Amino acid sequence: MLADIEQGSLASKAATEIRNMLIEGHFGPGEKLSEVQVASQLGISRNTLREVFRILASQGLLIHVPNRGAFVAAPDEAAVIDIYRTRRVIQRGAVHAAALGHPALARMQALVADAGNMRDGGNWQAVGTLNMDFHRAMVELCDSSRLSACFDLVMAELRLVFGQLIDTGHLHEPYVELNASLYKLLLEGRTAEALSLLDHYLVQSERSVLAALHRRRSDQKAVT
Amino acid sequence: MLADIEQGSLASKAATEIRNMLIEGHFGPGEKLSEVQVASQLGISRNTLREVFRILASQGLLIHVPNRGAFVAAPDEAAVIDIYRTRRVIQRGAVHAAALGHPALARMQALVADAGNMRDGGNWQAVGTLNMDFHRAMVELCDSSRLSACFDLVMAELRLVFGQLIDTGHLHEPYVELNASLYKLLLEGRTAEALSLLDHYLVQSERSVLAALHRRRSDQKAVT
DNA sequence: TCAATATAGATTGTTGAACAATATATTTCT
DNA sequence: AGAAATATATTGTTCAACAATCTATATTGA
Repeated sequence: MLADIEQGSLASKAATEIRNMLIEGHFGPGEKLSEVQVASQLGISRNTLREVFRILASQGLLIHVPNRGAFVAAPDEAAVIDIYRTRRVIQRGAVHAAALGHPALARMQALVADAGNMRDGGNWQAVGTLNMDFHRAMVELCDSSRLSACFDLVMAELRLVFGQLIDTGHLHEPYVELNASLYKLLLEGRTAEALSLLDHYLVQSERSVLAALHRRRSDQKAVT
Repeated sequence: MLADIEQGSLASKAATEIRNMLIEGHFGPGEKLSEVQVASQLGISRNTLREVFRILASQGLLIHVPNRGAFVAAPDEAAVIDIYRTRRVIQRGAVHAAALGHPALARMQALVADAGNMRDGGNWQAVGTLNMDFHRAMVELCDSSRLSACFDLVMAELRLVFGQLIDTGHLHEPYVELNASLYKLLLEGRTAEALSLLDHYLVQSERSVLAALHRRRSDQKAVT
């Protein structure tokens, strides 16, 4: 794993820092982030932190309630369903856009291989990351930075859900093989079958996330 | 036309104000927005304005260059192509999602009718707005707020392009009929034909935007 | 003259303190 | 207990200041 590149202003660094904390489940869903508290915690001023909050709120990771403050987004089942609807539309587009010899296909192949190794090594966290990267690479088949950006936003929110779950462990395990099959179908230009398999993947994944959402962390540290 | 609802904080109001100025072409593409200048112009403090800039940058309307400032996004041909790739994916998804009796269909019908009236009245600006609203309603067929939000982002950028053009006049005129036909096909559940017509619309629209981009405003007030 | 360098000026990045406006918690009253 | 009034805390916003960086100007050297 490469070390994070230290670049940009204090605000940028703080934004990625908080983003990572959110994705890693460092905060509880719906938890309020006090400006003075977080500011002193990160060693930045309140004004700078407010800029960071505005960025993260624009990305859907924080909810900004006027005169009340910034709250950690707490995606519920409706949100998960919404996220998977978005994924269906975008990733179906990716299947249709899949062109032979596209650089993204090579990336997908490599990511499938890596995921297999990590699974065999029992490194579930890496499997999850590689699974995300695989689907991200898949969207890049569309050759649209805007579509990729949109997908990233939705996936960040999904990662936020994962961070709020307890058993993030084997959640991605069953999908290593599915991704491998999906890649092969795309490589061979078997669009219809790829679409069908994608649907199957999304249904299954959505189902497991929704199921895990029932026994989520908010049961422990419940916040209004 | 309804008066703008005065709500939210100064920052929110300033954000929508600047956003409107951007969309209406009040600034030139690539123009630099000085913090002190714009702040005094809007009667807000520099710190508050920086929050606004962060919001608009997240939405792709401004480009934030560290230590250099905020610049008006200047979508070039590559950006327009990218935008239409995104539209194709999302709106094809909308066609597939079109369900009989969906509320969005009723909205589309009303918008088609309004657009026809405005066209007959020669109100091209309204035709443009209604055209946008029509396609926005179409995306709502997907029943995904996230997908709609993504679409809104891309369309805002497209409106930014329009604002930077000279002859924004008849740009939307040919599409009133196309939209009407598209609506009818969706209403009758003729998916394949709707897809074909949608493709035709997007190709034609993209072409005209690209063409207009050649004789755009930046020829007059060129900014590095 | 031209290019490289050094200087001066302007702009952004960030902070801390201050205060008004709003929300939350506490107390008081019936 | 429930409602009203008070007190406290938090957000929204501004201002002034300074460091860091960029930009334009002036200077120097070949």
